[in-house]
Amino acid sequence: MKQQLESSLQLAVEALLAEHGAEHDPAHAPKVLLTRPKIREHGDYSCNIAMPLAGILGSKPRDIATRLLELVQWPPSVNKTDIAGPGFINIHLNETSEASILARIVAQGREYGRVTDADGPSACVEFVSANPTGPMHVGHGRGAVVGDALASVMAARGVRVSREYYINDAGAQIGKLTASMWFRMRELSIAGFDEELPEGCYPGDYVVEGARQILAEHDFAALEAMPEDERDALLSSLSIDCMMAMIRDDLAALGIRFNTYFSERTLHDSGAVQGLIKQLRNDGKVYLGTLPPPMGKEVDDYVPVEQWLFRTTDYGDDVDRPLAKQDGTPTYFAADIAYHADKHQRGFERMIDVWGADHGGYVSRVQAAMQALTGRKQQPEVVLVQMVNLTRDGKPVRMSKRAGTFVTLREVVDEVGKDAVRFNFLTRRVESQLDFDLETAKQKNDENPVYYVQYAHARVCAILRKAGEEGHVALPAAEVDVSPLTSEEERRLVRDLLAWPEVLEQAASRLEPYRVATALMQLAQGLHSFYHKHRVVVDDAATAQARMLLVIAVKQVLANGLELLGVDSPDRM
RNA sequence: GCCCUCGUAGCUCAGUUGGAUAGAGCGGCGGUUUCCUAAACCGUAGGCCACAGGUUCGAAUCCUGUCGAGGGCACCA
Repeated sequence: MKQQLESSLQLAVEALLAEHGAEHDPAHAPKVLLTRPKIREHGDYSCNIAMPLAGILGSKPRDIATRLLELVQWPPSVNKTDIAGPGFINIHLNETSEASILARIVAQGREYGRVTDADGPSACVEFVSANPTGPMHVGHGRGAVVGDALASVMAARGVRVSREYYINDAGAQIGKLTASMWFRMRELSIAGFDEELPEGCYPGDYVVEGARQILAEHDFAALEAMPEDERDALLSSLSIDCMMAMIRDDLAALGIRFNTYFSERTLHDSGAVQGLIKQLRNDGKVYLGTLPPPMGKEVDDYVPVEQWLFRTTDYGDDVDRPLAKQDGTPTYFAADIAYHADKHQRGFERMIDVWGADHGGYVSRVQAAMQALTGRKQQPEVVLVQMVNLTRDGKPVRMSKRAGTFVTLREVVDEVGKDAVRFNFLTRRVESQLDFDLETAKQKNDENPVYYVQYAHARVCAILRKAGEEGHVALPAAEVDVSPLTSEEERRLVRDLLAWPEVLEQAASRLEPYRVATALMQLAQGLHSFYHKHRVVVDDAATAQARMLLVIAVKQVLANGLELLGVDSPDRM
């Protein structure tokens, strides 16, 4: 609908430019963009195209708008147009043509608002990617939910999406995890064991639990008898598996599954990282150099040393970045380049990375590296998710691993429920820090927007149950006369339903899944408001049929949106 | 010192990628249930869009600077 109107106007704009002679190339006509006015009287769609044209053509916006309306060929759905304010063109649609959307929503069902495109672009959406060294915390959870919903929204708009988890199973922290596990295994197996947990090891109870699980399947004496490096290799692999099983379990509790779990370790083992460094060296994109000490940060152990540096400054980064540490082993950055290069080779046209805001400084160097390797700019597209401040009754919950007050994501999900956690994480833009209050999220009242939306869905179900009891049988949608739907509340619902595909489009193209949540709250509000003013189950059959169709369509869109967000749509509450 | 994000009602946040009179929820105050679910609805009060300049027909939105909050800045991931 919107696109149809836009192209009609676009043709008129080109015709107008043609009238003004050769110096205005219609091919360079400004693009017509329609918006939905905030104010009812301004119509269903509004267009500001006359204003930029005024600048180009040197005449008054209102005159240009007038001429445009003479030139334009509207589709039949347009009822009337007018010129308002400084030169806005306001478009009013036929009410019946608007309401005809209801039958289409019912016909399309789950597909309404979606785009199916077998040839759509392919995208790898990478999210969570928490280190496999312990349980996920609440901050991970926000990234997880945002990434999952974003993937769903993109998939709904024709992107062929693959969800991917990058396991950081290489590097020093895995050594610490392994050492922690071995310590607990010895503690559990050796009588009179009284050693202190070594510095730097992970103290959490989950390590003890993991050690117990490994011991259940592996003989301690046999492990003890192994050569140390052989045992370390085995234990690190077992430990990672153990942690990942726990993380997968926690993700499943949130309703999240991945298509691919990608192990960083395999990049090292296969020689991909070393091969990449060699290749970049041959291409002259890597050189041996020394970095200055970092500014504004106390670094006692700074040693000027020659390192292999990637020329990321050639692609907009602040400084060149090291690919190898002093001991010669590759940096995390080196592996991450190899990882993204691998995604590129796997044929993904887009790479979406959902990262915590604390990785913000990392974006430009990865993009620089990818540009150097593939020539493509702005890849990966990085969504930075801000921190979550966990509170209980307004008081901050201290997050200290050592003090034992660490609150895991799983505990939060178990306490407040999957739907409340997901929806709360999805109601705000990712750029803003989020206060998540455990007590508020648990409450089943109006402070909790999940229930507001779910209640709207359940309420429609209740209406339809009642209608059935009263003997109202819904006619096929296409046969329902929608002309009784004339009240302000009904028209508002129709307008919101009409806007739904645009909401999804924007959420997908801007990588902003929160727009879906916002639109759902608005739709729910419209439904509640309608409910209190008009009865669906009435004696007049025509009115009852029209209103039933309306609420069925609302229910459908609510369910569609909630599904994208990974939240249930209950039939009763 | 440099980079990134944010600053909108008492609180939590929207604001359609520069548009028309800046909107919701919570909280405050006042109403609504013989009636399809009151987990709801209606009304009302509440604003120097952090501050100061600039860009233009037009700025909460874009640019510069200041202040404030959070994050980041080689050899961690």
